[in-house]
Amino acid sequence: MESIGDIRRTEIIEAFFRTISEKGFARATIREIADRAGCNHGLLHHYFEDKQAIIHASVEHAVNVYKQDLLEGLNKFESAAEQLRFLVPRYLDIGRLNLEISQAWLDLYALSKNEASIQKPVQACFREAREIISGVIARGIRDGEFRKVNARVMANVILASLEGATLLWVVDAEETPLKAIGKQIDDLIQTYLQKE
Amino acid sequence: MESIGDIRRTEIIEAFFRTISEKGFARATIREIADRAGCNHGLLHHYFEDKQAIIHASVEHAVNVYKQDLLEGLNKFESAAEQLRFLVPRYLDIGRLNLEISQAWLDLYALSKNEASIQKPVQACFREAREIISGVIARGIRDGEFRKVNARVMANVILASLEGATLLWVVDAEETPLKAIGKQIDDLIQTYLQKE
Amino acid sequence: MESIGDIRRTEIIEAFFRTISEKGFARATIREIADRAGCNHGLLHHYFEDKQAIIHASVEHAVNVYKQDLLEGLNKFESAAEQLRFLVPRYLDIGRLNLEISQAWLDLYALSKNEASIQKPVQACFREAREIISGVIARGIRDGEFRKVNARVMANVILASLEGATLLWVVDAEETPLKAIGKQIDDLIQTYLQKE
Amino acid sequence: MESIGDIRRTEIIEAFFRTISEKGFARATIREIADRAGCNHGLLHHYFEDKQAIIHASVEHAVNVYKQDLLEGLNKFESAAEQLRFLVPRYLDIGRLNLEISQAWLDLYALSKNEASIQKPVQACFREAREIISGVIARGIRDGEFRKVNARVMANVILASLEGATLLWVVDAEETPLKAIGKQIDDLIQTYLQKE
DNA sequence: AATGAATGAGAGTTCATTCAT
DNA sequence: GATGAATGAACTCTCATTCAT
Repeated sequence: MESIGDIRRTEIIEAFFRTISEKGFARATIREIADRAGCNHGLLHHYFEDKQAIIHASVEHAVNVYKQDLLEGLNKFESAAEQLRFLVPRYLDIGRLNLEISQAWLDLYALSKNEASIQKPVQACFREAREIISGVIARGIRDGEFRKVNARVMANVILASLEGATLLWVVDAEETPLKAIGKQIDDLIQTYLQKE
Repeated sequence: MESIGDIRRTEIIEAFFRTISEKGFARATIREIADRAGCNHGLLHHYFEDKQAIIHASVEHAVNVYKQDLLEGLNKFESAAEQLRFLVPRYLDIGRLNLEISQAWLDLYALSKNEASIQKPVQACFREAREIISGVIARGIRDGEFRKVNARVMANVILASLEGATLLWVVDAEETPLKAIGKQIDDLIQTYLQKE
Repeated sequence: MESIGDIRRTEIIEAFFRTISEKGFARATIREIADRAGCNHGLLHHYFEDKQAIIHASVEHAVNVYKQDLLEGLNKFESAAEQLRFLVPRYLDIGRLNLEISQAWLDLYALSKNEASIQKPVQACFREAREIISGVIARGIRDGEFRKVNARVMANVILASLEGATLLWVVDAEETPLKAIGKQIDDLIQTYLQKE
Repeated sequence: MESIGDIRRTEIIEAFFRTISEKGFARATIREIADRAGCNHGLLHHYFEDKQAIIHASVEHAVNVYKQDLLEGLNKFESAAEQLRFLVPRYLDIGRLNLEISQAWLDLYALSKNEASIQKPVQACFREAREIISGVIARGIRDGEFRKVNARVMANVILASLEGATLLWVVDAEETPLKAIGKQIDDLIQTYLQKE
């Protein structure tokens, strides 16, 4: 059972993402966000201490929404190879189908360098993603599915290619055939890891 | 021959990059930039129409400085494989050694979604990078060095992995072993392209 | 018999004094007062028309509590000299022992210049004090205890020295030896009035 | 030679006093002050870091303007008795003739309890006044003009009566015959100190 | 060319007040 | 009676921009 407070908080967070996605972080003012959330700007300060708190809550929310999906999906597969094969297109799909969030994340990445309060959850998010991926790879190596590689470094490479592809696509969707890129990344990795 | 105006303009552009790298785009005020450029803030409006113009000129400047280096390097190598082998670490090195610019670029990527005046040069920059890389791959295929792949898609994958690695590194340098990642990307690509 | 409404009103008034004493008038918000009164902020508007009304009621309340004590004390003494001798330390003691109220009064004095609704009760309070003191002096003169002075002016001087001493003490308690000052004021006045 | 900056700063400080005297501290907004200073509100932030800085500078300014006059006057007299006789009406006159500042001071006294940045200069102001007065008294005692009293305590009493008289007068000018009160205070003190 | 005084739009934030529950 | 969600006015402060000097 959700209280009206929880509902409002979620509305505000969603409005925040919609705003930075549509207008950019710099123009995501308290009043803009309130308009999109369909409420008075004063109400945002009723539910959140200040703007920082909205940002912070939003990042945490996004981390959960964005990445939780991956873990659930992974559990459906047995072998490490299959898990990786699932992971790559799914990772890109989440962004592609959730345009708002993908564009917003880019703003958050940029902000994280200079705002400690954002940096922490963003780094935590990447750390988690690295751990998921390197966990899959390590298991693949242990089970003899994959060739021996540095799982941590390889996870970074995979994460980089996925985040990089999303970045290219956010900056220039027309020139970035995201699906084909996803397939190519998948093929590249599978081929490499399974090479004897 | 550079006029004093050109010198001032260059100083301002460099000061702009230093500022967004050190303080973030949001805190890159006209006054901050002027301080770093060692001149009065009013003078910035003398040399540039408005703040947008400074940003625009800076992006164009950075595209030239940042990417031109790659082309020069590539010309030193004959084979496509060698060119690619040069490109990967060099691309990452430019960012790593020029921390300021790497961090600044991330801000510009984020801004580009919502600022048409930034979007154009940023997209042009990626287009150029893609063309350079896909050109190398296409030549490798034509010369029989590489297996047959879609050069355009493959170029996107390489560019994505390089930009993605830089992104990860900007967000969390400690957890991102950039050199090892570069080597792994290189190995991955070479292995894949040269596989029969 | 006090209704629950009267009890609440008194609680609110006391909470108001505690608040302006602890945080200053500027920070005495409706919510702060409500917190201290142990009730919801909305309830304050149920019992009082608006914030002005709380202030107004509080001033009137304080006038009664603060000054009534003096009259009761005075009645215990016969001669004017004894009454004055009682009055001086007692006046200072009330403030000293009731730090909260003394600090709050200072805020109210300051406000009274610009808020007619506060000015009236504050002026009434001073008028009453002047009348009590000048009454004592006038009786002392009539009874031959005191030398002939302008009772009204003398009352003002006594009131001024007492209020002034409290003011100094509120502003800087460490540098203001209130007890010694009280004794000196007493000695000064007694010596003067009884001089032949 | 005063720069335009110094002139503006002085104008702003004077406008600040006029504002809190006319409207009270609570309504002394940056815009109100700017209006009275005949300039744009943004300019106040050009000359002062923030509102606190305006308050701070104003208090320091007032201390100098208000009290310096006393020291100059004192030097014209030889004997301690004459100095005291000069001091009392002069102290009250400064306030009376400079209505704005007197009313403003009351606000500052009230604020000082809760604002450390105001408390310090206000306490310093009182400390200085106490030292001036106790210095005069101590000299009078040493020179055999005055009876032996605790100069520090006596100075507090005199200061209290003067500040208290001003307080009464600010709160209710009609009921406070400031001149007569001043004479009475003078007579009281002279009589007491010179009594053998 | 260079300065810095001056402007005004707009940001985040606070808070008294209202009102449905 | 009691709560807390909701509103809107007004506050301090920031900043790009203009302009007289």
